[in-house]
Amino acid sequence: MHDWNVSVQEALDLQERLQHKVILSNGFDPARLKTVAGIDASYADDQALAVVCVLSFPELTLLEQAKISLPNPFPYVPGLFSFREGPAVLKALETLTLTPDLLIFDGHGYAHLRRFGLASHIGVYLDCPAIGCAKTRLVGEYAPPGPDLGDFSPLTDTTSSGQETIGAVVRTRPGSKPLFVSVGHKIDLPTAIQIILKCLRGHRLPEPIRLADQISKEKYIL
DNA sequence: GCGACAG
DNA sequence: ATCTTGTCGC
Repeated sequence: MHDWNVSVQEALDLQERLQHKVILSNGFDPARLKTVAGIDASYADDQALAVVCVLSFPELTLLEQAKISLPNPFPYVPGLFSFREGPAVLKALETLTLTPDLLIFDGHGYAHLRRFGLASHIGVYLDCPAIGCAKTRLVGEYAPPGPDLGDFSPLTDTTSSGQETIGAVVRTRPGSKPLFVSVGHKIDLPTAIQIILKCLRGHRLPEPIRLADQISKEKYIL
C-alpha cells in the first residue's frame, strides 16, 4: 500500500493523506465477533519485538500467538508511533494462521493529533476493524470517569469547527488509572467500549492486550 | 518563547 | 518503551 521506510516529513504527509480513509462506523456485526487479537511490542538493542495474541470471543481463550522481531525501528516521535511499531506488527500479523475479526492495539486510534494513530493506521492498511487502547493520553481533554467498572467520560479535542469527541476514558478497574479507548477503524466508539469491557478479566488492561504486553516483555523468540 | 508529548 | 532503589501513599 505504501512504503514504511520513510522520513519524518513523508510520515506526516502519509498521515495527512490517509486519515480520511478511517471508517468510524461498524464494518462488521458485533454479535458475530468470534476472535480478537491483542497487539503490543517491546524494544531492545535496536530491535522491535512485536507480539500478537489471538483469543476467542467472548471466552478469551488463547488460540494462537505470533512473536517476531525487526531491526532498526523508526525513532519514537509522538504522533508518528505507527511508523515505529507498524512494520514489526505487520510482519507478526502475516505469520498468523488465523485471521482475527478485530485488532486491539496498545496505543491510540482516532484520539490522535491527525486522527490517525497506530490502531487507525494498521486498521486502514489491512482494511480490518481495529480499536486503540492507550494507557496514557496523547491529545484531548477529559473529566475523570466515575469510580465503578465501566464508568467512562468523553475524550474531546478542540478543532477549527469546535469540540469533537475523539475517544473515551474508561474505568476498566476500580482504583486504577483509566484506559483511553478510541476508534481504530471500521467500528464506532460505543461498540468499541462495549467490546473492551467484555475483554476485562479483573485487570486494568483488556485480556488480549495484557497477554501481548506480558509476552512482549519476555525477550525470547521461538 | 514555553510546555506537552501513545510506546 | 527502557533504565532502576528506595520510598510515599492508600
